[in-house]
Amino acid sequence: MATMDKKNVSMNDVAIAAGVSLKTVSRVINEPDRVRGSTRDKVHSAMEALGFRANFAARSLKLGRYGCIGVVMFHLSGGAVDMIDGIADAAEERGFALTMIKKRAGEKMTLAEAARRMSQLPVDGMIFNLRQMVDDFDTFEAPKDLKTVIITPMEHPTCSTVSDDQEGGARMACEYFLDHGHKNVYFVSGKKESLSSQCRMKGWRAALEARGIEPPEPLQGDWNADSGYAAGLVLADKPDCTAVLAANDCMANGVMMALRDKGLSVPDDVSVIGFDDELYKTIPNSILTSVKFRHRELGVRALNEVVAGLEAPSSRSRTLVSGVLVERSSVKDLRA
Amino acid sequence: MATMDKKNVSMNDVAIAAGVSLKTVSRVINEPDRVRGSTRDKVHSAMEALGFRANFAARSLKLGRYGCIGVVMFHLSGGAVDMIDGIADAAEERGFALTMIKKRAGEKMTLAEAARRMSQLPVDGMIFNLRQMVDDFDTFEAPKDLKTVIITPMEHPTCSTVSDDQEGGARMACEYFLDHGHKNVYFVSGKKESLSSQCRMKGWRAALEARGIEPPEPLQGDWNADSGYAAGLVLADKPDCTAVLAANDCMANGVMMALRDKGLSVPDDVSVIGFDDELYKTIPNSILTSVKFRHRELGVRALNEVVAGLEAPSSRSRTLVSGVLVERSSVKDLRA
DNA sequence: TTGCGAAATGACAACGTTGTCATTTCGTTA
DNA sequence: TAACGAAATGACAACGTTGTCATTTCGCAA
Repeated sequence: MATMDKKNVSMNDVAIAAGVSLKTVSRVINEPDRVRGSTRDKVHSAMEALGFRANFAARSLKLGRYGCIGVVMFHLSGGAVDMIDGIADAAEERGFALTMIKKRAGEKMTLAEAARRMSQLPVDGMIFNLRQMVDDFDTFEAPKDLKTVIITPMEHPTCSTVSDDQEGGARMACEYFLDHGHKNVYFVSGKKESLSSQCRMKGWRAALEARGIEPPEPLQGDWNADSGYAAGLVLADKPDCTAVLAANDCMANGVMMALRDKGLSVPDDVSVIGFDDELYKTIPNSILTSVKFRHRELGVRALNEVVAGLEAPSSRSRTLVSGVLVERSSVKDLRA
Repeated sequence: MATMDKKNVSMNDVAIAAGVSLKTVSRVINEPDRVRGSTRDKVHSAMEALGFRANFAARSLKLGRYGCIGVVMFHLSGGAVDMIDGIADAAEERGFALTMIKKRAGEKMTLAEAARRMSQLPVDGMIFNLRQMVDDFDTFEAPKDLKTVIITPMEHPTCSTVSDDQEGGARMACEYFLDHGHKNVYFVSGKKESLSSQCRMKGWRAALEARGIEPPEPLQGDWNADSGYAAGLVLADKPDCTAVLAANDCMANGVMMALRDKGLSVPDDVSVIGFDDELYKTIPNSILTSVKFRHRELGVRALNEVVAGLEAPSSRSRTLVSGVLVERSSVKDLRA
């Protein structure tokens, strides 16, 4: 209404305008049932007229909590979107907002450094999204008053962790090959430093060894299709190669294209499985069977773990979110 | 050291431990040059010993600002990652953290509702990432004390906006076709409600009409490869179709696959351009020419605009970030 | 009308910082 | 050594809320 706005409208201003005490205004906001209807209305109109909005800082100072969860992205990749989505939705549902910081390109951020920065910000707990190894992983101790959950496939001595079951997913894919009569499985890896790639490789190895099969030398890729194509050209020349597990869908597609260019057919000559189940977005009528992880669920679990730990910060748990094998037709059944 | 930790260590505790006044501790943190070296050391050791960390709420309350920028994601898609990355890096560089909230699936969030929620949070300014139309877009007025920047291709009456130049990108691609001797350009759109798709279509139309060409009926897609494939099957039967502009790379790939399956070659029979330049990640030796937008830059600009507006919240600007045509070999030169 | 318990409201302190201004201490010069 | 200005430090209020406890007002029964 009036154009002359005080910089900030405080509860006191509202109280004066409504002709009540400051504390009554506070009650209208926090325990409206304890205020008479007529008083409540007066206060509400005053708030409306003055454009009052509660001051976050003062409120948090008094309450000793913020209602915010910190998120540290050590790594921000495509799959991260679904995870953030899950974190944000779960946070919203439980009445929390998110405060986010990010490792900058080139910067070498340790867990301790991340914790230090976060503890300067308005957060009650925090989530680290960690996809690569950091120097102080094993020695890191979270601040005692800040529940910390790490999203990582590695186990941590003191902090709760949440992870996709990448190893289990790879094992599942591998066993799927073997159960369909394949005698061996080749593997195309992602970037060396990626924990996802390492875990997927580990699961692949484990599955083969569990059946007494000597794992062949894995082929080094870099997540992109071209590296998969290069691997495919090599694999096409191996007569014993009937099954290829690629650490993601893009490389799996590269492998398939190379095989095709070498005159081999998928799945008639070689079977292929990928990871992440995203090829169908880019390739029409995609036939690629793929291991899909529920990134959204991962985010939800991480947030819930933080919130659950708000009262018992020293508790510690380990959560694994299993993957799903999305079956299409890129694997041939060699039995019978 | 000692296991008995008080819940929170305050400046006062540090002051007592160091044998100085509370204000001196404050000075050690905020204006260390005004404190004698020996005193500074005493205080630092005391802080270290007690594990002191400044209280965000008290500090913000006194200072009247938070050092945080709010980000509202009305939409969280793949391209959003790079944008968030840009926002986060720019924020970090300028000493701000990010506070994020998200529209939940199914929820119908208006700008007013987003602003209301944000103004309860610790933010000095905010960024809305808006990729679809909302009901109150034209009537929305940002809180006077909270600089608001909207990332959207639409112009807003009172708020600053930042956007990719989607229309310009589409025009650029179209003109590229025409400059290479093509007489007409077909268009495959994304989802109807997407502003990106609408803008790209608008640019395509404008470019054709500017040269006196009647735009053919656009084909409706849904961003995924299968819809592009369907469009490609239709286009393969049109004898006058030598050039296809698809609203993203996935659909462009679908179109190319359909053309191939119909016995046509790209680019010999039909030329194709896509958007977002991401096909090379999935397809080995990709030949697709594509319009790439600099999402990261978009985020950086948006954040800078907010920070710049912190002192003059009523200022208003419109920023367009141009796209880039990444040339490969999917367009044939028909001249000569 | 009076008296009573319950409901509604208010006064005041406290949360942990920083700004203002007064006071003490220091290093120099006379 | 005394006196001085500058540097260092401290006392106290203030930021805008909420918790505690005291006070006022209400509705109802006697």
